[in-house]
Amino acid sequence: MRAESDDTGKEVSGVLVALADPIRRGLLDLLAELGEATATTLAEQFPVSRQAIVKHLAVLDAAGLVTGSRVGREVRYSLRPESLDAATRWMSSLAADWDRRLAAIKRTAEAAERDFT
Amino acid sequence: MRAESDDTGKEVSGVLVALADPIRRGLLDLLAELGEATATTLAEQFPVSRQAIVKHLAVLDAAGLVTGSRVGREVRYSLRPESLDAATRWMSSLAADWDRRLAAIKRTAEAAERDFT
DNA sequence: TCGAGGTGCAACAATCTGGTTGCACGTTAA
DNA sequence: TTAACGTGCAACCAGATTGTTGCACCTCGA
Repeated sequence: MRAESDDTGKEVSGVLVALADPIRRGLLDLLAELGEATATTLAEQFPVSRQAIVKHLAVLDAAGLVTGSRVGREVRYSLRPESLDAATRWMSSLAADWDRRLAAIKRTAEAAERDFT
Repeated sequence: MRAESDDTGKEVSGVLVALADPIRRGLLDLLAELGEATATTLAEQFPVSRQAIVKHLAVLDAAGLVTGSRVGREVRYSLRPESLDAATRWMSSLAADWDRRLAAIKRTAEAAERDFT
């Protein structure tokens, strides 16, 4: 019935879901600039409430893209690139795989045409 | 207020949304194997109805990942790797950017520590 | 000490998403 | 010709997402 066959699938899946939202991509971008920031600070740069940002950060955290550490009364978030690297590698291999198979299909088609003409 | 700054953002966004769903990833996988297939054929390999598959294919089509062409009474779908390549490149550059900035932050932190001790 | 700032939690509303079913329409093949 | 097949469209449903607001709880600094 065809399920998720790749073993890296689960981790990569979370990253893709996380990256599918523009606000979350913006948060990653902003964190790359700032290095570290609190949810409240980050929220000032987006047109949504702090709570909304907190939820987005939770998604990013679950995907392993971000991590938060408590310092006194605040929580500072920062990037954690490993998961993104994994997703990039997965996409690259997927792209390579497509190319490989498409090339094979193309060869078959050309061979068929040669036989025909 | 921070919007999508990158110009490639819009195209890439669609691809990420498309890839965020496991069934859609499965469809891409299957199309890579088969080269070409109809919605009805594809639906047999998944635990959902043909109509659900048609909707997924529409999303993939909108993202530029697949294309369908009518042949008689059926519509044959096949892969179109360009968009995936674009997304891969985008993610790679994003990852590289993170690394660059993280390295800069790390250097700053180390310099501060050196000054302190 | 005590007020202000940052966080966490919960309830709620609205929209999106993924899925279903039923049916009409064109195309193919017996 | 006509029955079967593949497709397209529309209505509809349930649950997930995204956002809000209100409030309680710590922690810091004057």
